[in-house]
Amino acid sequence: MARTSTNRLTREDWADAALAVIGESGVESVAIEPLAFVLGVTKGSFYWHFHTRRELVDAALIRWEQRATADIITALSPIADPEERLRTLFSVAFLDTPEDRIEDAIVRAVADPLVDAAVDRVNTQRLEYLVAVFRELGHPLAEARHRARVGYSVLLGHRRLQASTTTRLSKAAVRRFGDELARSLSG
Amino acid sequence: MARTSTNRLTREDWADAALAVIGESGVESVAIEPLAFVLGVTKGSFYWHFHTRRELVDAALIRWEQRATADIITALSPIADPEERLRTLFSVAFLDTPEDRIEDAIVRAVADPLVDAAVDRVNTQRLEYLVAVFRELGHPLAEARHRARVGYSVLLGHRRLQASTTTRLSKAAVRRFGDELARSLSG
DNA sequence: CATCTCCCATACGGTGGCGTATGTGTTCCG
DNA sequence: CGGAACACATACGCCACCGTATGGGAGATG
Repeated sequence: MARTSTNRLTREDWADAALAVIGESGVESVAIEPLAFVLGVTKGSFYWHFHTRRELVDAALIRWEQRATADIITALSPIADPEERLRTLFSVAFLDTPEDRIEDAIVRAVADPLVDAAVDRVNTQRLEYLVAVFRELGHPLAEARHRARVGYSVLLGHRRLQASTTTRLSKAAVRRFGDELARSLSG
Repeated sequence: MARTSTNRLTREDWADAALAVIGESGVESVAIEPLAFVLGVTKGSFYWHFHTRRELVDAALIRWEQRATADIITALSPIADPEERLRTLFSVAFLDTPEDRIEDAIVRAVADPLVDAAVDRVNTQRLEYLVAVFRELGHPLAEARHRARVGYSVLLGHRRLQASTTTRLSKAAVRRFGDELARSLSG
């Protein structure tokens, strides 16, 4: 979260700080001067490492994209049984983690073409992974695609509803909801 | 879309113009001076009808909130059979309409507390309506709540996936998707 | 016709952020 | 130990937009 080693900053320090701001206040709040103040430097530092503000946002997006796909998938790979893998995937994905705050903020910025492209790649990867799981469960391709789409759509919609206190479910209810969904989609 | 009658503007003219901008460029793009230029007037007009920019956004939100709930529900009330009502509801809701562009833009702005509250009210109303339909279909309350939540979550997630060209389904596929979902949720 | 109210124009000051230009200290390397 | 290369500071001009203050024209009203 702080600087890497010495009191000098790197390109990655700026990108991580930007990602933190995104999680707290959204992509549009990534402003160079306030960010420099937080990092204890001035704009002079920023424009040494980057050419423009866009470049910083892009760097942050690339960092997020990595965490949002490969990291999660590799974490699930040790689980052999596909049905159990699906259940643990859902039970993890449906709970609120600090990472979700960043993802929600990025999704809110899809009006930006580069953000949209990044979100698109993440969605595609996740859908493909889900399709593979349902194929492992013995479903034909068309059916697997359908179930993957339903499952992932529910996940996306669920997150939107969890974001507001009125429509939010309790932690236990979320767990039941995820398990129930995984079961009904497996059979 | 243009002014009401004469060449003088009303508060509602401004609100409608703001809503149009929201659908095209998002809530954050609602700026007074550009909007005045489009309407063929200057800021002087705006600050006669409103005190601040917030007041304009709020007025636009209220107008949207009305269209997003009551209007749709009253349009469905003539259909007697609950299962058929559910099917037509989904088949309509899953297709892309110009109204969706406005809704998507508003949802992207939930970081704003007042926007969040409005979206919240709309979501709650729609969920309650769905719960009532599933109760009509003979399901107990808990089960009706669960199915309503699944159905509405799928709808929200589906819209997100339809927003990007990569994950977008064809019009025919969307229709099949909606029908299939309505059937599997009814039984 | 005079006046009053309504609606808008014009002009201004202020804020927050971007990007540039250039000076300055610090570190590394021969 | 002297000079590059590096990482940052300082100071500047610029733009888009907000909100205010004040003046003016066109319609209703007596």
